[in-house]
Amino acid sequence: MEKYLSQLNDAQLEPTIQIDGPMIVIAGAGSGKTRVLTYRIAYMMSKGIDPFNILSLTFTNKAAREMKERIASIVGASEAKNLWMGTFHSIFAKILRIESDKLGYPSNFTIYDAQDSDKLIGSIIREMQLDKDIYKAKQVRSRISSYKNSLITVRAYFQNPELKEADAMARRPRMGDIYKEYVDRCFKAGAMDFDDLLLKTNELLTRFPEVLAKYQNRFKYILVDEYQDTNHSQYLIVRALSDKFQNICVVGDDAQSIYAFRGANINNILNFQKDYDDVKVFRLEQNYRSTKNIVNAANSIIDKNQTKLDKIVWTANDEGGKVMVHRSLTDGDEGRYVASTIFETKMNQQLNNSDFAILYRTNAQSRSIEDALRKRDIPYRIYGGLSFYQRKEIKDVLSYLRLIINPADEEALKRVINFPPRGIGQTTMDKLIVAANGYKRSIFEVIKNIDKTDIRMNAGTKTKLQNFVTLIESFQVMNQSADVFELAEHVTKSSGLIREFGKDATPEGVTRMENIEELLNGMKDFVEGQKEIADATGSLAEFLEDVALATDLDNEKGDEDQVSLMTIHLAKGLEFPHVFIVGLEEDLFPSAMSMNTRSELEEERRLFYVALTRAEKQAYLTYALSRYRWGKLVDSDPSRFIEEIDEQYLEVLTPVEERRINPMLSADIFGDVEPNKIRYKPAKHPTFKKTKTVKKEPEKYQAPTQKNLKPVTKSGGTTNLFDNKLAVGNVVKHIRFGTGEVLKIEGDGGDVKAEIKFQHGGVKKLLLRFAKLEVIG
DNA sequence: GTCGCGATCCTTTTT
DNA sequence: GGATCGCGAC
Repeated sequence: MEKYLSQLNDAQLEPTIQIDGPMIVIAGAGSGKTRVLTYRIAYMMSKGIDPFNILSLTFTNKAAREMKERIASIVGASEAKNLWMGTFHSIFAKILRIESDKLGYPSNFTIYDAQDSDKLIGSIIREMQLDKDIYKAKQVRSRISSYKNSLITVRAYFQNPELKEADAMARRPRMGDIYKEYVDRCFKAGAMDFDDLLLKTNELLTRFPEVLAKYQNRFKYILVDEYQDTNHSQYLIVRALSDKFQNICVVGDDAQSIYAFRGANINNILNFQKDYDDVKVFRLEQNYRSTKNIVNAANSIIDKNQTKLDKIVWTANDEGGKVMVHRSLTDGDEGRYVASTIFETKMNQQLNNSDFAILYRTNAQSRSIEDALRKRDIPYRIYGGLSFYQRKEIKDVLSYLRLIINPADEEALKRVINFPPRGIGQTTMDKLIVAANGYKRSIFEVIKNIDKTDIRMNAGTKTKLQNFVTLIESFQVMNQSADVFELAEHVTKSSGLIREFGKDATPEGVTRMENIEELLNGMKDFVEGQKEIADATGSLAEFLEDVALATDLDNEKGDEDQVSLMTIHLAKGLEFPHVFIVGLEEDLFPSAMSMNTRSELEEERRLFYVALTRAEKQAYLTYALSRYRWGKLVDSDPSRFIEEIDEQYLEVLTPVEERRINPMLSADIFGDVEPNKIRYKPAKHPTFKKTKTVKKEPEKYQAPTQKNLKPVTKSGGTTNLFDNKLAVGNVVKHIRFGTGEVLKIEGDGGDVKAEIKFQHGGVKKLLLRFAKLEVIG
């Protein structure tokens, strides 16, 4: 242990060996906070503290896993395995399963993901015959979510006239009724949503003092990472559990609080010292990650925020290169700049793809970057967006498995009862839902007892329904003896899923099949892996729980050498030598939706701070003068955040030749921009005035006429023909439809369409603005 | 009951 | 450019 402690600087050592009592570690970006946390736990164990008595809460499974591995390497795997370490959601899901009977839940309760919740809310809104344009499922869900995170139960809601009034003012007077119905239906389905995992834990600890005492005694020492991102519900759980022994250590950085939108309360960290007596405060201020330029630039940004704790982050690292600022004409150009810079830097400095990350504010921005990387053959991986477990085909398989464990799971049932098609349509489902609500039973039970009900439907439909129930029950029998992998393999076959997806020979269909295969492989790994974990059973229930709480970040596949693309939110806690922050434009970053209040804007600024501090050696900030949004070209101004950085840490790059004479001629028509054709010079002064001189105007695009058309002979990379010319008679290749011949060109302005006869797939009309076609003859 | 097409909205960020 | 939903045809 001594050898590890000697690796720490004084500021890190103090909190590491402070074991008892309440304490807070305010840890600047890159200051080695994970090291402090891991060594502290290892140190506690070396002092004889039983790992069973240590609870360590993180925000991602990945962080928990990595910390556990590092601790295991110090104290040994067999000891480390007894630590309670995980996300709030996963730890308390486990506890809730143990204590579920007290709350009237089955221990096999399902965890509804956001999609399940949306669907349920959507169907409730339909059943209540409310206007779905006023009651939008996603908005209703986020409203319900914020009630739950603030511990406002249905009863509390109805007792609070202010809440009711606020919803009535927002033209949603039935909100409370929807909330009530949603909660009832979840309960009836034996399901908890993400927020329930925290809300029900609070209920458990409040209503059952003996349960609270049990866990207080078990978790004598509690650590919370990323404390700045805890919401009220999490805050109360931590307070309750730590109340008896008060051995609570929270770690965080108020400057990196970026989850207010999902209920995180920055006051939890700002007020921690008021919540406990004799709080010891530690500060980690030396940054080991980034260059001086990056650290100073980041400091100059966060300085603009009013709400923050005192802290001065500094570094002894090299000066490093200045933060590069690059302006492009369009998002396409931005992508090409990023791709060619990565390409050149990689060559010049002999770097790997994995040394680069591209961060953006919204997932939608990834496309233009992807296009550019693909053209340069730079391998990349996108994190987030639609995660593996949220894909349709995967959710279909999982829904069958969920039904095995919990046949009351209404959302799973609705999803697969007619997929593959079994002739059970919406009319039948509507009848079943009404009956299920009336009898206060699950749909599954209603079907089982269909002859005892007053449902009127023809005998054929009844048989179809009963066949489905029999199918699921046969799976349940198999689940008694088979392992997760064997079961899933059987389920995919005899449910008809494999046959259904196998019918689809398009590339998408093939990918679907591959994904199912990957899922099955993952299950095989799970079955193997579970044998090594202490209290794991390897059961289907356990697999489904892992999956429900997994994120894309957890799905680490091998160590392929790829550039990372992700949102800034997802990048928190990560670091990369070279980081591109793209789309630094007003209304995008800061987001148009987060500029209404000072606190919203400050959160955006913290988000920018997080982004910048991911970089170790070099940071690049890019923005475009206009960008495609919702399929339309929109002008944008540079983000205020660029201006806010102290100029001395910036180097403003401006292309020598901006091709401003005819912007339409930029980019694609010449194919790729050759990296050696672009030279940059620093601008004399950064000028972030609203540049309106250069505008791209698609309206001026002249539709090709017979007269100005020449057959295009260029072949090679896929081209967006809106920037190109296309003639009747050309042979083109489409990524999905294959080879085809152009029959007709019609329309004008931005709406030029081509009618193309494809060898397979018939005649299609494609909007050239979007269609990616390669001209091959 | 099923399938395919067009209109419409869309975008913050996620455990 | 994409997802979702409603409508009409079979």
